[in-house]
Amino acid sequence: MSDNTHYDPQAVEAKWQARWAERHTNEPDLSGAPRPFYNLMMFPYPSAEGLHVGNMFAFTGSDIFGRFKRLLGYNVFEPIGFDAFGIHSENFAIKQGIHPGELIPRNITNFRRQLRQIGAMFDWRHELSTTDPGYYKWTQWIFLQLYKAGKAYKKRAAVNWCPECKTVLANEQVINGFCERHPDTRVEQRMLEQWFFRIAEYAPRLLANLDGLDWSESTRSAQRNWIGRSDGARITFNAFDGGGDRVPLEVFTTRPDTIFGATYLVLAPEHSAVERLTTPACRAAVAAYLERTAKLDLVSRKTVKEKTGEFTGSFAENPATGARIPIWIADYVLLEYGTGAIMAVPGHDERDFEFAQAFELPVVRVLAREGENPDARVNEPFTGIDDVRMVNSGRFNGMTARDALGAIVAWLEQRGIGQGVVNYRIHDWCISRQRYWGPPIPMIYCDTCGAVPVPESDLPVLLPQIEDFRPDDSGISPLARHKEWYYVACPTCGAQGRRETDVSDTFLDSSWYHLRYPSTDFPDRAFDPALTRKWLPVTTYIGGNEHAVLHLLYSRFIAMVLKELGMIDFEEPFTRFRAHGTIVKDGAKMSKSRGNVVVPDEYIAKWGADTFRMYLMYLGPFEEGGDFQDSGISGPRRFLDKVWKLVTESLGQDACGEIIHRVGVKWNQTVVKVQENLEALKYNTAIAAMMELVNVLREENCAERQIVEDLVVMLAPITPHFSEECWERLGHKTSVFDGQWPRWDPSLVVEGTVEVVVQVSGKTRSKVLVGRDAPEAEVLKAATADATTRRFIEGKETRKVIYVPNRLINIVV
RNA sequence: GCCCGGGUGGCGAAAUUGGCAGACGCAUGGGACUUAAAAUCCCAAGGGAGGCAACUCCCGUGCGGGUUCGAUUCCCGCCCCGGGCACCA
Repeated sequence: MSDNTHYDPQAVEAKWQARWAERHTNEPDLSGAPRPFYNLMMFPYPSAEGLHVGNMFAFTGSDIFGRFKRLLGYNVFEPIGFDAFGIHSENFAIKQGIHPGELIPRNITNFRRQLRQIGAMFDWRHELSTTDPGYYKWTQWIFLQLYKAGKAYKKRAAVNWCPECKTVLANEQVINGFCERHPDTRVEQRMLEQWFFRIAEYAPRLLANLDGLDWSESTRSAQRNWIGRSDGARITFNAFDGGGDRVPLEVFTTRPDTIFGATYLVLAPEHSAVERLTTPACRAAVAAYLERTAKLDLVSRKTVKEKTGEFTGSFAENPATGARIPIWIADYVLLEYGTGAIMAVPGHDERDFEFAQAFELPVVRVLAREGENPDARVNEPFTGIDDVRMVNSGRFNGMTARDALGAIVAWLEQRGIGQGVVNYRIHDWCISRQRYWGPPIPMIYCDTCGAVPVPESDLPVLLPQIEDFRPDDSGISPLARHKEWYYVACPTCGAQGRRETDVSDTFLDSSWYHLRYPSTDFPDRAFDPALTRKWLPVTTYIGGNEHAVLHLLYSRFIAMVLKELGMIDFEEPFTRFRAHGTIVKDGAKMSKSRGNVVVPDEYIAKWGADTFRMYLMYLGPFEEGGDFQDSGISGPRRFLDKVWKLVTESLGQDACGEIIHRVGVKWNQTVVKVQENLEALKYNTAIAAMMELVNVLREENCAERQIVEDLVVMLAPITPHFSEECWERLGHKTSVFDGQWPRWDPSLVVEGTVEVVVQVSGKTRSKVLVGRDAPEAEVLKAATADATTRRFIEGKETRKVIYVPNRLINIVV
């Protein structure tokens, strides 16, 4: 590397990685930092395959931003860690027959090695792993805080069950109703006791706050979809059981305006009123239907298919028309949404129409478009609300549907049988996992005291080292088989109690890790109040959109609860979030079966981390991703070779001497453009701008010291080792990152003369060179004097002249 | 079906309060250097037509309309690709 004519990335990178560690270059003083900037990237799950190019792309883009902010004078904290618990690791361990407790540390060691070689500005003093008892102690502590605040509760809930694996499956492991690992085995649903967090309670705030967040639009949109607000009404129908007794049934609808068209009611099969409303004559058929639907797995139940259902034998009264309408059960109505019961309006709802056709139920039209016969048969349900008026709806006839919506809700409210409500799709967060590889949920069950939280002083509840970590057919976590762990004294009365054997969801681990990073030095608290005030919320968070919904939403929820508990003073943990794009290879998705996976190690070994970093950022806009093509990487490498040469030349005697105007302007414009582009995460165009500058320097044969130094600094966020080496060769003793971002000369950012485009009737015909901000008359004179222009305007009358200063003049003839 | 992105040369891509379409790079062709090759350097290049040539003309940003002196950019109606949600009443 001391060879001045040759850039040797391997030597340069090894040297600077060692030196950064020696000099503690990337370890900001967390308590003293005057301008804290928390630069966060999503911590990886340490898979056995190692760091993939998607991780590398994301981390590099985030690291560039952090390094750039550091050069602007911020104290940047850039931590890294490992999201190492979870079903992913556990399934892999089961497949390989290796205990996750052995496998995961091995993977982490490999990840650490890879993370060091990509040259990111990680502060390794604050590394964390969610599997570390010193970390999950506080994950359990957070569970206890939520439990004590009434935000955690237990209830029976349906899970996917594979009779062959004899275990609970995640929704992603169910493929079209069949087990992922046993394609011939139908997945069923089973009811199990599970722990939930009350996130649904926070739906209005989770939704409303989105408008004020500086986040990628795609991410905010995904969260809005997930939270799923719908405005509607709850309406009570009077139903009557077999004995003629009144049974009030509440339905939820977003279209109360269509109530006159409700010709039957439908209950979810699990609805609590089903039993009472089923008449003896219908009992057998209903029971058979219930059994059939109960067997279906959760995914299949929600997949559109032919409508099925059963008549209960009972009827209700439509409160608008007074008509007697039948009550059905059908699995197209979901217990978890709304009230688990609907009023069916087959004339104006596709699903209800389909059901009515299948079971020959009456269809009534209550909406008619302009010129449509109010009594025309409905052949296809009209479901819109605009440009349509009420028909067959009593006193509301003739109103627009929009107006009727409000009027009918008011009418129902007046009669005390309905009210306008907002409904959300988001459900409470089920955090229970009947698995081994996670933090045990810190609860104890006692026959006399009931459910008792583990005292905070007894945390962590250690995950026992057991050999048979595989799930079995009991549907209960493997932890239950370990009696010496399972049986424990009740913290309240001292009698023999039993531990909760479920572990918590991985998303709980990752919902608060950003709070832990600054405080990893404190074994006695989850997050230090002073450090938290200084460093949080996170200044900029960069990650993939695969976590757009769950991880980011859960983190926001946890922050809201902690804020309510007075433990932190913010409720939105990530001030700015940017979703990065995805990398494809030669136009196709990367996958092992295609054999087109880019392995970062191979490219780093061949080209060096800096060239690889630069290429990854150059192949497309960071927020959109791009296409990785092997041939493309030579471009950035050639560019770095040229810069290396410029550095060498700048050290010589005849570097440049006088900076000609063209070079001066390009130099200053480049500083402005690169700064703007880095700020906007447009790394590809920042790199292009620096390439342009280098092209000009080479054309003009100029290697002026000051310009070359600025170039080295501007490149430093992207190619940190390379820039450090150049910086040292330029005679500096300190790190390039302890220096400053270049300043620019505003007078040299704009040129003295500009080229103005000459158009004739909107078509570009020529261009003229005029002084900056020249008046219109002068430009017009120059334009009409131009020979080419003259050919197009001669003999024609000028009707109009449009002049855009410094840009264009358009002569309309 | 609904909600977000996106569609521009051979390829990856630039270009925004509406103003030169294709910056920058890859690949390609030609030339220089070399015994030769690699590397490096120089030149060419959206497509088509005309000209010995400097050059000139026409077409061109997924498709069809519109607004405008001027549209990759704004409006209306579609098509295709990627992602999210989805029997959510």
